[in-house]
Amino acid sequence: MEEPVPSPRKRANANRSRILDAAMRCFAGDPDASMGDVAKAAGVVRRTVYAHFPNRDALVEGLADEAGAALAASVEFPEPEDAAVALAAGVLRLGPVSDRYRVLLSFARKEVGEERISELIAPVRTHTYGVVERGRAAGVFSAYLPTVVLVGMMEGLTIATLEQANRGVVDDASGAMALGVLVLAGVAPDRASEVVGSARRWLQITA
Amino acid sequence: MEEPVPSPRKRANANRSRILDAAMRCFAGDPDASMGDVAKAAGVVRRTVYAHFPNRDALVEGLADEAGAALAASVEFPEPEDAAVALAAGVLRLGPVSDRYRVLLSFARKEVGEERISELIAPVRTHTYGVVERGRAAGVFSAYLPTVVLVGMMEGLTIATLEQANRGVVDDASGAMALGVLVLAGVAPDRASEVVGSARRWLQITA
DNA sequence: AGTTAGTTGCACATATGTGTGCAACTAGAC
DNA sequence: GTCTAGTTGCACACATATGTGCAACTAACT
Repeated sequence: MEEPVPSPRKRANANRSRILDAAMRCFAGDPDASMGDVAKAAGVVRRTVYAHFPNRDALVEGLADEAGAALAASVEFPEPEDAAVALAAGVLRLGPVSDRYRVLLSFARKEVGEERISELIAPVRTHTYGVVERGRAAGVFSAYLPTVVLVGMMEGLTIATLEQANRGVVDDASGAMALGVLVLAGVAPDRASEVVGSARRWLQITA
Repeated sequence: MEEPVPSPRKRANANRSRILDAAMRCFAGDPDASMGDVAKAAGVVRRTVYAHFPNRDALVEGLADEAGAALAASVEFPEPEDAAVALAAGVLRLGPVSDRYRVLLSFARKEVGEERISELIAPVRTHTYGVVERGRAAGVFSAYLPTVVLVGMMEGLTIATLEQANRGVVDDASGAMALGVLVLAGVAPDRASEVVGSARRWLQITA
């Protein structure tokens, strides 16, 4: 309910954002970068970081919140009827945001708990799970593996591809991811490219 | 060329192994566990660890060496003719050893360099790459994605499944991995289970 | 001009990990 | 028995990160 307060605060809020941003970048390079590193990367003094976040955990928690919100938002979009197209569209939409917060997975065990991470990506996971189940019922996907396992594989495949992309091995990461996920779900490789095309069109229309 | 030296050394060598083993377990739980933690886990005093490994890096390097050797060994086995069966057999063989050293990936960026890790899994990677290419030439795999990307996805899929297995979500991790990898390569899901069966038989015969 | 929120720069206590040095101990080898 | 390699238990110096306290500074708002 904080009304738009004047402007000594403006810089303050801006700094908060810059710190979160810098923290993201730092932790991407080294999961346990120091508060000093983050401060430097944010163009701020260490003491200032503590003015915004009482301690390291709070900072990480801030990051996790951002990530959670973005991930949750990424699955709230009109769903194509065809489950295959829906799955592809989901992957295509998730690509960028997922890359931004891929880092969080790297300090899963420590900083944030394993279960907190699960909590964060839960929306995406359940959404994917639903689409896969739906596609199976409709006969467009195969049921050669339990859905949970399959979804887990999709996650792994996804982050692996994102890492490759960050290393410049692949250009169209989202497209590749979508193809891989579809084929893994049991869609025939030739059919998969068509589906990705449809998904692309769908996203362009709805966006 | 060290001849079988008496036995004050016996305990020494045994300890070295126990330390490496403990280090593996510790680092699995927390990528930057302290030397003290490792020592405790090995049932040894911290000072003794330093008697075997001059510093932390040396210890990690020892781990990396073990891992490298095991990984390299895992791809040296008679190759089935059918590329699909070969791919499945490779995954099945790799499963256990890969799980043992999956941890190394978790401190890729820091302790060991990114490129050192690449170096370690290079044998497996090139082997997989070769099998995939061979399968494509024979028409049993599809070429809907560049081979490098595909192999990268397979790696991601694999470790994701291993993590699920370690959390008890899936029982037959190796089998699931093999299925996933085959389907991802473009083998039809129904055909995939047969292939895995063949691979299992092959491994039983040759082993 | 004066108030005020935010920033800066420094100093400090605290904690934790690393690597080393040294003397005492143990149990086989000779 | 004595020698010897390996282990133990402590002590130390050193480095690095955390979180706090405080006084000085800045710039906008009243």
